[in-house]
Amino acid sequence: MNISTRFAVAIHILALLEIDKESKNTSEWIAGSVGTNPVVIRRITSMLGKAGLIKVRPGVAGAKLARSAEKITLLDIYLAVDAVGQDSLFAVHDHPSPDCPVGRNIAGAIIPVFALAQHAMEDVLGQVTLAQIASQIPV
Amino acid sequence: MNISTRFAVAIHILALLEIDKESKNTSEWIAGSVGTNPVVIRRITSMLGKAGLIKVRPGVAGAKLARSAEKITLLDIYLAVDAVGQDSLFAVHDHPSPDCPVGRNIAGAIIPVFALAQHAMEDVLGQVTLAQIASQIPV
DNA sequence: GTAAAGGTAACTATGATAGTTACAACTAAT
DNA sequence: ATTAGTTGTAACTATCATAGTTACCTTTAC
Repeated sequence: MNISTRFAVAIHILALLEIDKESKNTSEWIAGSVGTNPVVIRRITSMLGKAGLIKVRPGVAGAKLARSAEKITLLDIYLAVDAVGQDSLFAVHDHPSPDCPVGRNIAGAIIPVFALAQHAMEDVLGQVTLAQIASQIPV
Repeated sequence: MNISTRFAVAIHILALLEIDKESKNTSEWIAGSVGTNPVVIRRITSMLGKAGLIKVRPGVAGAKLARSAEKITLLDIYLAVDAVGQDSLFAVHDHPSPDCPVGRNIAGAIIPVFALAQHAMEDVLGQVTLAQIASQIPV
Protein backbone atom coordinates (compact mmCIF):
# COMPACT_ATOMS: atom_id res chain seq x y z
CA MET A 1 0.00 0.00 0.00
CA ASN A 2 1.52 3.31 -0.97
CA ILE A 3 0.87 6.95 -1.59
CA SER A 4 -0.27 7.67 -5.13
CA THR A 5 2.21 8.75 -7.78
CA ARG A 6 0.01 11.83 -7.99
CA PHE A 7 2.25 13.35 -5.35
CA ALA A 8 5.51 12.56 -7.16
CA VAL A 9 4.02 13.76 -10.44
CA ALA A 10 2.93 17.00 -8.82
CA ILE A 11 6.48 17.61 -7.60
CA HIS A 12 7.74 16.83 -11.10
CA ILE A 13 5.34 19.33 -12.63
CA LEU A 14 6.30 22.11 -10.23
CA ALA A 15 10.01 21.44 -10.64
CA LEU A 16 9.50 21.70 -14.37
CA LEU A 17 7.70 25.02 -14.03
CA GLU A 18 10.50 26.32 -11.83
CA ILE A 19 13.31 25.18 -14.10
CA ASP A 20 11.94 25.46 -17.61
CA LYS A 21 10.44 28.93 -17.58
CA GLU A 22 10.90 29.38 -21.32
CA SER A 23 8.74 26.57 -22.69
CA LYS A 24 5.02 26.95 -22.99
CA ASN A 25 4.46 24.18 -20.46
CA THR A 26 1.17 23.00 -21.86
CA SER A 27 -0.31 19.88 -20.32
CA GLU A 28 0.85 18.01 -23.40
CA TRP A 29 4.42 19.21 -23.02
CA ILE A 30 4.48 18.37 -19.32
CA ALA A 31 2.94 14.98 -20.01
CA GLY A 32 5.87 14.27 -22.29
CA SER A 33 8.35 14.93 -19.51
CA VAL A 34 6.38 12.97 -16.93
CA GLY A 35 5.62 10.13 -19.31
CA THR A 36 1.87 10.05 -19.04
CA ASN A 37 -1.35 11.37 -20.52
CA PRO A 38 -2.15 15.11 -20.69
CA VAL A 39 -5.40 14.56 -18.83
CA VAL A 40 -3.52 13.14 -15.88
CA ILE A 41 -1.47 16.33 -15.83
CA ARG A 42 -4.50 18.56 -16.10
CA ARG A 43 -6.17 16.74 -13.22
CA ILE A 44 -3.15 17.49 -11.06
CA THR A 45 -2.58 21.06 -12.21
CA SER A 46 -6.23 21.67 -11.46
CA MET A 47 -5.66 20.58 -7.85
CA LEU A 48 -2.47 22.61 -7.60
CA GLY A 49 -4.32 25.63 -8.95
CA LYS A 50 -7.17 25.28 -6.46
CA ALA A 51 -4.59 25.09 -3.66
CA GLY A 52 -3.04 28.34 -4.87
CA LEU A 53 0.36 26.90 -5.74
CA ILE A 54 0.19 27.68 -9.45
CA LYS A 55 -1.73 29.93 -11.75
CA VAL A 56 -3.57 28.24 -14.59
CA ARG A 57 -6.35 29.61 -16.75
CA PRO A 58 -8.79 27.74 -18.94
CA GLY A 59 -7.93 28.12 -22.59
CA VAL A 60 -4.57 29.74 -22.03
CA ALA A 61 -1.50 27.62 -22.52
CA GLY A 62 0.89 27.00 -19.67
CA ALA A 63 1.04 27.31 -15.94
CA LYS A 64 3.20 29.39 -13.63
CA LEU A 65 4.19 29.12 -10.01
CA ALA A 66 2.02 31.36 -7.88
CA ARG A 67 4.89 32.06 -5.50
CA SER A 68 8.60 31.45 -5.38
CA ALA A 69 9.95 27.92 -5.14
CA GLU A 70 11.57 28.79 -1.81
CA LYS A 71 8.12 29.29 -0.38
CA ILE A 72 6.62 26.02 -1.55
CA THR A 73 7.30 22.95 0.57
CA LEU A 74 6.68 19.36 -0.33
CA LEU A 75 4.06 19.39 2.39
CA ASP A 76 2.18 22.14 0.56
CA ILE A 77 2.18 19.95 -2.54
CA TYR A 78 1.23 16.84 -0.59
CA LEU A 79 -1.76 18.65 0.88
CA ALA A 80 -2.70 20.18 -2.46
CA VAL A 81 -3.01 16.84 -4.22
CA ASP A 82 -4.66 15.16 -1.25
CA ALA A 83 -1.91 12.54 -1.12
CA VAL A 84 -3.17 11.37 2.28
CA GLY A 85 -6.28 12.51 4.08
CA GLN A 86 -5.96 14.28 7.41
CA ASP A 87 -5.00 11.69 10.03
CA SER A 88 -5.89 8.89 7.68
CA LEU A 89 -2.56 7.46 6.70
CA PHE A 90 -3.33 4.49 8.92
CA ALA A 91 -6.67 2.79 8.57
CA VAL A 92 -8.38 1.37 11.64
CA HIS A 93 -10.90 -1.45 11.48
CA ASP A 94 -14.48 -0.30 11.80
CA HIS A 95 -16.35 -2.78 13.94
CA PRO A 96 -14.45 -3.93 17.00
CA SER A 97 -16.67 -5.56 19.57
CA PRO A 98 -18.10 -3.18 22.16
CA ASP A 99 -18.44 -6.19 24.45
CA CYS A 100 -14.70 -6.66 24.78
CA PRO A 101 -12.43 -4.30 26.70
CA VAL A 102 -9.85 -4.45 23.95
CA GLY A 103 -12.45 -3.93 21.26
CA ARG A 104 -13.85 -0.95 23.12
CA ASN A 105 -10.52 0.77 23.68
CA ILE A 106 -8.12 -0.22 20.96
CA ALA A 107 -8.98 2.65 18.63
CA GLY A 108 -8.49 5.20 21.37
CA ALA A 109 -5.13 3.69 22.20
CA ILE A 110 -3.66 3.55 18.71
CA ILE A 111 -5.14 6.54 16.90
CA PRO A 112 -3.00 9.10 18.78
CA VAL A 113 0.13 7.13 17.97
CA PHE A 114 -0.87 6.89 14.34
CA ALA A 115 -1.40 10.64 14.26
CA LEU A 116 2.03 11.26 15.76
CA ALA A 117 3.66 8.98 13.22
CA GLN A 118 1.87 10.61 10.32
CA HIS A 119 2.79 14.07 11.56
CA ALA A 120 6.45 13.08 11.89
CA MET A 121 6.42 12.07 8.25
CA GLU A 122 4.66 15.26 7.21
CA ASP A 123 7.10 17.39 9.18
CA VAL A 124 9.94 16.07 7.06
CA LEU A 125 8.03 17.03 3.93
CA GLY A 126 7.42 20.46 5.38
CA GLN A 127 11.13 21.07 5.77
CA VAL A 128 11.98 20.51 2.14
CA THR A 129 11.26 23.22 -0.39
CA LEU A 130 10.62 22.98 -4.09
CA ALA A 131 13.71 25.14 -4.54
CA GLN A 132 15.84 22.50 -2.86
CA ILE A 133 14.47 19.82 -5.15
CA ALA A 134 14.97 21.99 -8.23
CA SER A 135 18.54 22.78 -7.21
CA GLN A 136 19.39 19.12 -7.57
CA ILE A 137 18.39 19.08 -11.20
CA PRO A 138 21.22 20.12 -13.52
CA VAL A 139 20.16 22.45 -16.31
CA MET B 1 -4.67 6.06 0.08
CA ASN B 2 -3.89 4.52 3.42
CA ILE B 3 -2.13 1.73 5.22
CA SER B 4 -4.23 -1.40 5.47
CA THR B 5 -6.28 -2.16 8.55
CA ARG B 6 -4.14 -5.29 8.72
CA PHE B 7 -1.74 -3.27 10.83
CA ALA B 8 -4.38 -2.02 13.26
CA VAL B 9 -5.91 -5.48 13.47
CA ALA B 10 -2.51 -6.98 14.22
CA ILE B 11 -2.06 -4.55 17.10
CA HIS B 12 -5.54 -5.44 18.31
CA ILE B 13 -4.71 -9.15 18.24
CA LEU B 14 -1.47 -8.74 20.15
CA ALA B 15 -3.06 -6.46 22.72
CA LEU B 16 -5.71 -9.09 23.23
CA LEU B 17 -3.09 -11.81 23.73
CA GLU B 18 -1.31 -9.62 26.24
CA ILE B 19 -4.40 -8.69 28.21
CA ASP B 20 -6.64 -11.69 28.00
CA LYS B 21 -4.28 -14.49 28.90
CA GLU B 22 -7.06 -16.67 30.26
CA SER B 23 -9.23 -17.16 27.20
CA LYS B 24 -8.37 -19.73 24.57
CA ASN B 25 -7.85 -17.01 22.00
CA THR B 26 -8.86 -19.06 19.03
CA SER B 27 -9.09 -17.29 15.70
CA GLU B 28 -12.83 -17.37 16.10
CA TRP B 29 -12.69 -15.75 19.51
CA ILE B 30 -10.31 -13.06 18.33
CA ALA B 31 -12.44 -12.47 15.25
CA GLY B 32 -15.33 -11.71 17.57
CA SER B 33 -13.35 -9.01 19.34
CA VAL B 34 -12.00 -7.52 16.12
CA GLY B 35 -15.32 -7.78 14.33
CA THR B 36 -14.26 -9.74 11.30
CA ASN B 37 -13.89 -13.21 9.88
CA PRO B 38 -11.68 -15.88 11.51
CA VAL B 39 -9.76 -16.36 8.27
CA VAL B 40 -8.72 -12.73 8.30
CA ILE B 41 -7.35 -13.30 11.79
CA ARG B 42 -5.53 -16.47 10.78
CA ARG B 43 -3.93 -14.71 7.85
CA ILE B 44 -2.53 -12.11 10.19
CA THR B 45 -1.51 -14.46 13.00
CA SER B 46 0.30 -16.47 10.37
CA MET B 47 2.35 -13.40 9.44
CA LEU B 48 2.95 -12.54 13.08
CA GLY B 49 4.08 -16.11 13.70
CA LYS B 50 6.50 -16.07 10.78
CA ALA B 51 7.96 -12.84 12.11
CA GLY B 52 8.53 -14.46 15.48
CA LEU B 53 6.20 -12.21 17.46
CA ILE B 54 3.80 -14.93 18.53
CA LYS B 55 3.75 -18.68 18.83
CA VAL B 56 0.98 -20.46 16.97
CA ARG B 57 0.72 -24.11 16.09
CA PRO B 58 -1.51 -25.77 13.54
CA GLY B 59 -4.31 -27.66 15.19
CA VAL B 60 -3.73 -26.27 18.64
CA ALA B 61 -6.07 -23.60 19.88
CA GLY B 62 -4.75 -20.18 20.77
CA ALA B 63 -1.68 -18.07 20.28
CA LYS B 64 0.81 -16.63 22.73
CA LEU B 65 3.25 -13.75 22.60
CA ALA B 66 6.72 -15.02 21.82
CA ARG B 67 8.31 -12.36 24.01
CA SER B 68 7.17 -9.79 26.50
CA ALA B 69 5.00 -6.89 25.44
CA GLU B 70 7.72 -4.47 26.54
CA LYS B 71 9.95 -5.91 23.86
CA ILE B 72 7.50 -5.63 20.98
CA THR B 73 7.22 -2.25 19.29
CA LEU B 74 4.59 -1.12 16.85
CA LEU B 75 7.36 -1.04 14.27
CA ASP B 76 7.97 -4.76 14.79
CA ILE B 77 4.29 -5.36 14.13
CA TYR B 78 4.24 -3.02 11.15
CA LEU B 79 7.13 -4.88 9.60
CA ALA B 80 5.64 -8.27 10.44
CA VAL B 81 2.41 -7.61 8.56
CA ASP B 82 4.15 -5.87 5.69
CA ALA B 83 2.11 -2.74 6.25
CA VAL B 84 4.38 -0.79 3.89
CA GLY B 85 7.19 -2.15 1.78
CA GLN B 86 10.73 -0.99 2.42
CA ASP B 87 11.06 2.55 1.11
CA SER B 88 7.83 2.23 -0.77
CA LEU B 89 5.44 4.39 1.19
CA PHE B 90 5.62 6.93 -1.62
CA ALA B 91 5.18 5.75 -5.18
CA VAL B 92 7.15 7.38 -7.96
CA HIS B 93 5.98 7.45 -11.57
CA ASP B 94 7.76 4.92 -13.76
CA HIS B 95 8.43 6.50 -17.10
CA PRO B 96 9.71 10.06 -16.91
CA SER B 97 11.30 11.24 -20.13
CA PRO B 98 15.04 10.61 -20.35
CA ASP B 99 15.17 13.47 -22.87
CA CYS B 100 14.25 16.08 -20.27
CA PRO B 101 16.59 17.20 -17.49
CA VAL B 102 13.75 17.14 -15.01
CA GLY B 103 12.57 13.74 -16.20
CA ARG B 104 16.09 12.36 -15.90
CA ASN B 105 16.71 13.65 -12.39
CA ILE B 106 13.44 13.96 -10.56
CA ALA B 107 13.49 10.47 -9.08
CA GLY B 108 16.99 10.94 -7.72
CA ALA B 109 15.96 14.22 -6.16
CA ILE B 110 12.80 13.07 -4.40
CA ILE B 111 13.48 9.46 -3.43
CA PRO B 112 15.91 10.36 -0.62
CA VAL B 113 13.40 12.81 0.83
CA PHE B 114 10.66 10.21 0.63
CA ALA B 115 12.91 7.75 2.44
CA LEU B 116 13.61 10.27 5.19
CA ALA B 117 9.93 10.99 5.63
CA GLN B 118 9.02 7.32 5.77
CA HIS B 119 11.76 6.63 8.30
CA ALA B 120 10.59 9.51 10.49
CA MET B 121 7.17 7.90 10.59
CA GLU B 122 8.61 4.46 11.32
CA ASP B 123 10.80 5.85 14.09
CA VAL B 124 7.70 6.97 15.96
CA LEU B 125 6.26 3.49 15.67
CA GLY B 126 9.54 2.06 16.92
CA GLN B 127 9.30 4.09 20.10
CA VAL B 128 5.93 2.75 21.16
CA THR B 129 5.68 -0.69 22.72
CA LEU B 130 2.80 -3.11 22.82
CA ALA B 131 2.96 -2.81 26.59
CA GLN B 132 2.25 0.92 26.35
CA ILE B 133 -0.76 0.27 24.15
CA ALA B 134 -2.02 -2.48 26.44
CA SER B 135 -1.62 -0.25 29.48
CA GLN B 136 -4.23 2.10 28.05
CA ILE B 137 -6.86 -0.60 27.97
CA PRO B 138 -8.75 -0.92 31.26
CA VAL B 139 -9.34 -4.49 32.38
C1' DG C 1 -10.53 -42.34 15.75
C1' DT C 2 -12.71 -38.04 16.40
C1' DA C 3 -13.41 -33.27 17.36
C1' DA C 4 -11.47 -28.85 17.21
C1' DA C 5 -8.36 -25.77 15.33
C1' DG C 6 -4.93 -23.50 12.28
C1' DG C 7 -3.06 -22.94 7.26
C1' DT C 8 -4.12 -21.73 2.90
C1' DA C 9 -6.13 -21.63 -1.71
C1' DA C 10 -9.76 -19.66 -4.36
C1' DC C 11 -13.37 -16.69 -5.29
C1' DT C 12 -16.04 -12.21 -4.77
C1' DA C 13 -16.96 -7.32 -3.91
C1' DT C 14 -15.17 -2.99 -3.18
C1' DG C 15 -12.46 1.10 -3.75
C1' DA C 16 -8.46 3.84 -5.48
C1' DT C 17 -5.51 4.67 -9.25
C1' DA C 18 -4.10 5.78 -13.83
C1' DG C 19 -4.88 5.83 -18.48
C1' DT C 20 -7.94 7.06 -22.24
C1' DT C 21 -11.60 9.26 -25.20
C1' DA C 22 -14.68 12.82 -25.74
C1' DC C 23 -16.39 17.21 -25.45
C1' DA C 24 -17.68 21.77 -23.50
C1' DA C 25 -15.73 26.25 -22.25
C1' DC C 26 -12.43 29.57 -22.80
C1' DT C 27 -8.57 32.61 -24.86
C1' DA C 28 -5.72 34.69 -28.19
C1' DA C 29 -4.67 35.71 -32.78
C1' DT C 30 -6.06 36.69 -37.13
C1' DA D 1 -16.27 36.94 -35.78
C1' DT D 2 -14.03 32.92 -36.67
C1' DT D 3 -10.68 29.63 -35.79
C1' DA D 4 -7.04 27.02 -33.64
C1' DG D 5 -5.23 25.68 -29.49
C1' DT D 6 -5.82 24.77 -24.68
C1' DT D 7 -7.79 23.80 -20.16
C1' DG D 8 -11.53 21.52 -17.30
C1' DT D 9 -14.01 17.63 -16.50
C1' DA D 10 -17.09 13.72 -17.14
C1' DA D 11 -17.19 8.96 -18.30
C1' DC D 12 -15.34 4.66 -19.15
C1' DT D 13 -11.78 0.91 -18.67
C1' DA D 14 -8.09 -1.94 -16.73
C1' DT D 15 -5.41 -2.95 -12.91
C1' DC D 16 -4.34 -3.71 -8.21
C1' DA D 17 -4.78 -4.28 -3.06
C1' DT D 18 -7.88 -5.21 0.47
C1' DA D 19 -11.21 -7.71 3.14
C1' DG D 20 -14.59 -10.94 3.47
C1' DT D 21 -16.11 -15.62 2.56
C1' DT D 22 -16.32 -20.70 1.56
C1' DA D 23 -13.99 -24.80 1.35
C1' DC D 24 -10.79 -28.16 2.45
C1' DC D 25 -6.42 -30.15 4.05
C1' DT D 26 -3.39 -30.85 7.98
C1' DT D 27 -2.32 -31.03 12.69
C1' DT D 28 -3.07 -31.69 17.57
C1' DA D 29 -5.32 -33.23 21.88
C1' DC D 30 -8.19 -36.31 23.95
